[in-house]
Amino acid sequence: MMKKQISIKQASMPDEGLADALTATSFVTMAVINRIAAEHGLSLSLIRVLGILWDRRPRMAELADYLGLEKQTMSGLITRAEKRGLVARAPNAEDGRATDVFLTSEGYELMKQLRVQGQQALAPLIEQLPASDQQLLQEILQRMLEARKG
Amino acid sequence: MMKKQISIKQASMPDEGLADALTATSFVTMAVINRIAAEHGLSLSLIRVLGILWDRRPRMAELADYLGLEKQTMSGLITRAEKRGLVARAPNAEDGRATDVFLTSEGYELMKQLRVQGQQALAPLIEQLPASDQQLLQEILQRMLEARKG
DNA sequence: ATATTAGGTTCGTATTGCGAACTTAATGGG
DNA sequence: CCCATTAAGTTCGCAATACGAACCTAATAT
Repeated sequence: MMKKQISIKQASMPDEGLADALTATSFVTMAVINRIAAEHGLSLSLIRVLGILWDRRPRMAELADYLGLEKQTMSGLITRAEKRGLVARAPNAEDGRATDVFLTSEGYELMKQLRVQGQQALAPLIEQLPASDQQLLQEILQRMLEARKG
Repeated sequence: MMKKQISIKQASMPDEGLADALTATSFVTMAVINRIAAEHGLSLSLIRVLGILWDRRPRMAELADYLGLEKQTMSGLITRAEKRGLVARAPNAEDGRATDVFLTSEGYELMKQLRVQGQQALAPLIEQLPASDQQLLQEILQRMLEARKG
């Protein structure tokens, strides 16, 4: 009950509200992505996997780590995605134990399509903002994501 | 192949890059949330449900719609969460068919705890940005989320 | 009064997710 | 070099998640 976040927000740590805002934004974005994924018979997890693979060729363990999942879970996801022709496995060149995962051309085509649908579906949300804010938001998010890697 | 997004970004629609940035940010945020949820034996879906219930008292169908899930799926999620004492159902006052869902006090306590953990886990990401950008990012996201309701 | 629609649940089945146990390859002493 | 340990993946068994289909009840329309 009571006034919830507002009273808290103004008081203490400066990034409290930002963490909340990021989480809330992610929930909204997830709902949009989930709906689009469902139209193609894909789960949110599988979408996340394919999203990672868009510009990377990780090994199984890295992939699991990116998603915060266990490696057995990844085995299952990749096995099913492989059966559907969306991804493929290949032995890693340096480590005989490791397995690399990557998108097939079919997987790429699907992702291109999903990306377009995602942009259309997110447009209403984005267009709530004036163009200058859109620009600014994009720059800040990209900066944040880029800095994370280092 | 090729240069991917960069060449595309400068050319066509202005919100293309922003939709990508929002999606990428959500993926990162989801991985963080997922890890914290897993520590408490909660799925990402259930976390999303509880997150919605933090400041709302929706009926089943609304809840399903917020998450982009089917209503049967919501029945299962809520039934299990109810058994764990995190949420409760109550008949809707206006519509005899509808069922309202809300957090129990135990559910509230859990969410408070998760919120703190979420802030800590997201801090490294957030602190990549200078304080001025943090402030700006928070304002823009809040504006975007707020405008969405209208 | 009856037909239709809307809100939820139940059932069956496929997917997702994890702990436990296993196989194979890399690594580290001795 | 040999053996122990660790690391990468897989398989198995089980619980949770997700959805289509079918159902029940309450609201709405005709």
